[in-house]
Amino acid sequence: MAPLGRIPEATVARLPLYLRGLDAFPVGVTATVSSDELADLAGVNAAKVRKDLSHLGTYGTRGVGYDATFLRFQISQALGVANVWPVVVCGMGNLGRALANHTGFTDRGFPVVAATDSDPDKIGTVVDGVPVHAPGELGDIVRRLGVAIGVISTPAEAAQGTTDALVAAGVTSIMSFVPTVLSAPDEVEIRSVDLATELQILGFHLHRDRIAGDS
Amino acid sequence: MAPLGRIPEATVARLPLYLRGLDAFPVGVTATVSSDELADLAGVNAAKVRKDLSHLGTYGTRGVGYDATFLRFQISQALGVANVWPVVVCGMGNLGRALANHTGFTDRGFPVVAATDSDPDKIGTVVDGVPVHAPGELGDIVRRLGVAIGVISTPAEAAQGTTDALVAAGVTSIMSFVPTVLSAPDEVEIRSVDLATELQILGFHLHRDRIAGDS
DNA sequence: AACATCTTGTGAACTGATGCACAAGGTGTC
DNA sequence: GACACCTTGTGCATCAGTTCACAAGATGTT
Repeated sequence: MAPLGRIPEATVARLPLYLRGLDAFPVGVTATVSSDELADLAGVNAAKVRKDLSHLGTYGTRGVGYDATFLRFQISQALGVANVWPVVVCGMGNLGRALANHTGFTDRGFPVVAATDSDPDKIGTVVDGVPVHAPGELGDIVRRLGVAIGVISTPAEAAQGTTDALVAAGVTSIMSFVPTVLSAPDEVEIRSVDLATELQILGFHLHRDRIAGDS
Repeated sequence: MAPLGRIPEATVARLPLYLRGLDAFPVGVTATVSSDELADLAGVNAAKVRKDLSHLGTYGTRGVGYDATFLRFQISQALGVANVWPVVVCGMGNLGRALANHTGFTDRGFPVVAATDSDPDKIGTVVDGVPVHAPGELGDIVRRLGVAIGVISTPAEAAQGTTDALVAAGVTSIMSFVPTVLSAPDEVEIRSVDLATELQILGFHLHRDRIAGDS
């Protein structure tokens, strides 16, 4: 009974997990999936699944569950998965190269169409099918290839400049792996993944548990 | 006036950002930093900074700010940054190799001391200073090298088995890059980073903005 | 010493997310 | 058709986290 309306951020963040979970069901075969099963597949609890799906206006069938195929369609629709968003990877160090080559990106509608790097030895080469350009060409690349998302895996010093170049070229979605705060206009969405920070959070719990164990 | 007590999870997740921001202040020099400045450096707002720091029992000086050096010490203390937690990287594909070589890990007290891979050509080699072993040796490696954290960057099929092996060897902290739900006992903390999911969240907003723009 | 100015620390309101618990609605069996 | 049994959808209580707003304490100036 909630045909449309704002979908809460927390729900948006979980929709990809449900979609991932639905991969367990073969396409074409009609199958039903309960909120309980889907919860297991996505690693959350059943109440959350039901509330999340209710935001899509999705209807399962009481007493039965959700039709797997239709549910997949509904979630895909909401996430806009039908679209293909070309990605440019800025900075082809170890991490950049791994990202450019990451099959999970292309598979999910995020083809890496180009990369940039400041190393003259890399410029002009093609790494795993991805052409590497000079950073100065970034604006040109974005416009020519219709890039929608920029991934920043440069050294920290180059990150803000790269961000500025992406923004100037009209990119409004950025995923950064650089441990720095990037400034950009409000309409630009930046998701930041700091790997060392993640480990430090794990370290905090290890630390605390050890202290607790000592006493 | 809150000497100790439980630190909220949201605060824990931000402490590394503050620590990172404090790198802007040279060690040894006495300098003060206000909640406002630190907020800018960490990319959050000032109210949050103050409330977060109050959980540490940290005292700044009213009218002045926080002593940068002492603050760094306090946060390091709380996070247990003085400890060194050895890491094993499981799965030396593109991503695994990038992670094993990531300088940000070693710098922050998380040295990658070993890796595993099922490829016979890789087993026995040393990649960027990290020795690669067979998956079967995982338990042995963990015990011998005192590994505290396992990073999983294997193919999805191998992830659960790797998790089980890590858990069996006594590892209680895992960082996974695999797009699958991993099951493990409650006392094991798993942080999951799914790169494709992150992009899908960016894609959702792009999609929505485009729809909004069309109308 | 009085005053202006700064910045912290925190009570309190608010916002968003979570989880419970159960009525509503559907299926299958006898 | 009555009954037993499922599973959804959702109102409501709860909880965690954020933000506001201001008193309290510190410094510096006249």
